[in-house]
Amino acid sequence: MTTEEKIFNAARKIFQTKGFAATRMQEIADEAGINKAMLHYCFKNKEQLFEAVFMNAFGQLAPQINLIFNSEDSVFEKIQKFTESYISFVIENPFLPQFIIQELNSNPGFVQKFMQNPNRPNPQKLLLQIEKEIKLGIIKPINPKQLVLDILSMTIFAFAAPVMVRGIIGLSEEEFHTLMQERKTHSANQIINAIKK
Amino acid sequence: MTTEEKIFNAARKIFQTKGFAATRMQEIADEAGINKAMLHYCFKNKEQLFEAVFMNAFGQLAPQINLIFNSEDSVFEKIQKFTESYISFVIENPFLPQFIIQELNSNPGFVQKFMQNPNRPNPQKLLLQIEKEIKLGIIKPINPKQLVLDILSMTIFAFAAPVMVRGIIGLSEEEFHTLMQERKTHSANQIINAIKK
DNA sequence: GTCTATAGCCAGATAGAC
DNA sequence: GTCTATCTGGCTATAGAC
Repeated sequence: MTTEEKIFNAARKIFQTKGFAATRMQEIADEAGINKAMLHYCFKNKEQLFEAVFMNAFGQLAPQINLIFNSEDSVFEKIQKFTESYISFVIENPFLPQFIIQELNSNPGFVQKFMQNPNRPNPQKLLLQIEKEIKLGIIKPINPKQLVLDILSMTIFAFAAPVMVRGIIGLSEEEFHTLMQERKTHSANQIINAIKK
Repeated sequence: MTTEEKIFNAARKIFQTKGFAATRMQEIADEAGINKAMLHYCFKNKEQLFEAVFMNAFGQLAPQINLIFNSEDSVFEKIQKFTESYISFVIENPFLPQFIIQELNSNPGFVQKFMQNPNRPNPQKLLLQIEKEIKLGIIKPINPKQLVLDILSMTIFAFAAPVMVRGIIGLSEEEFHTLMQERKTHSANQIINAIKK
């Protein structure tokens, strides 16, 4: 592993758990097992190091979302595949959603980069497809944007607010993990049951 | 308005938008129109000022949740009342959910205070009621905890990640607001449709 | 490329006049 | 109770030896 990779991995770990403002460059250096000066040698400053981490995190999540949103599957199949693959992925990378959400919320400047990215999650095709399947009588008449928001909410929320969810429902770490495994199919079933005629 | 109130209101505004780590005491003092030294006179330090703000935010949300969770209504009625009243409230206080979620995520120490609080959102009675209504054949057989998580997800997610939601679906501030108004009834309808026999 | 040492700044907190 | 002035520590960033 190159020094740059060591730094990047350490930075990802610290940034993703503490956020930009609360992260100290010293802590990243310690985690990487190198000196603080090397951080500035490899990445010009804290902002640029953070941006590398953020864009990497974003780049991991976005492509697989679009792959599903833009496939030739039916809406029901897309819902099943999305919940399954998204939840599987974030179980392995549990800090990604809250990291991206928190930094998007608190860093308005990132929104533009988010929107300009050609790989950004884009539900345009899915929205049209929902309208079509409503006209065909496959799906109950609802606002397509609400449905897309339903899908995102049901899959992402538990990973965006894990501490709150565990606190309210009263779950150990293990119980939470089990609930998330079950959620891969549960959330798809719920959404499909709600909209199928 | 007393000086303490001026400070508290200013602190709430800054903390809720920037989070604990990114907030500067100077900025709170400026917002309050007083001197930085007064902050330390009224509230011993940054942590205590923050905790006052956090607990107040928490105390605004929790009681109304429990009021609904513990009423004598049916599960369907509770779902309708919860989405209606929660979304109405956070439309007026849009920074509360992301503030509470972010600080709970990044401040593990708060979890204990969160759990010890007698007013914390507690779905225990609702969970039992769901089991009962499943046995009575009113609700389809599902994991009650998944249903509670569905309710929380469908109502809270959009306010926990507003920037991401607006970015992905492509909504202006006004369109987002309209979607949230509609969501008061939409989300309840979706959940009830999914579980009613 | 990697380190030590330090510059330079900024934030939280306090002392003390009024 | 409210202010000005200042201390102290910690943080980002850089200079410079090896």
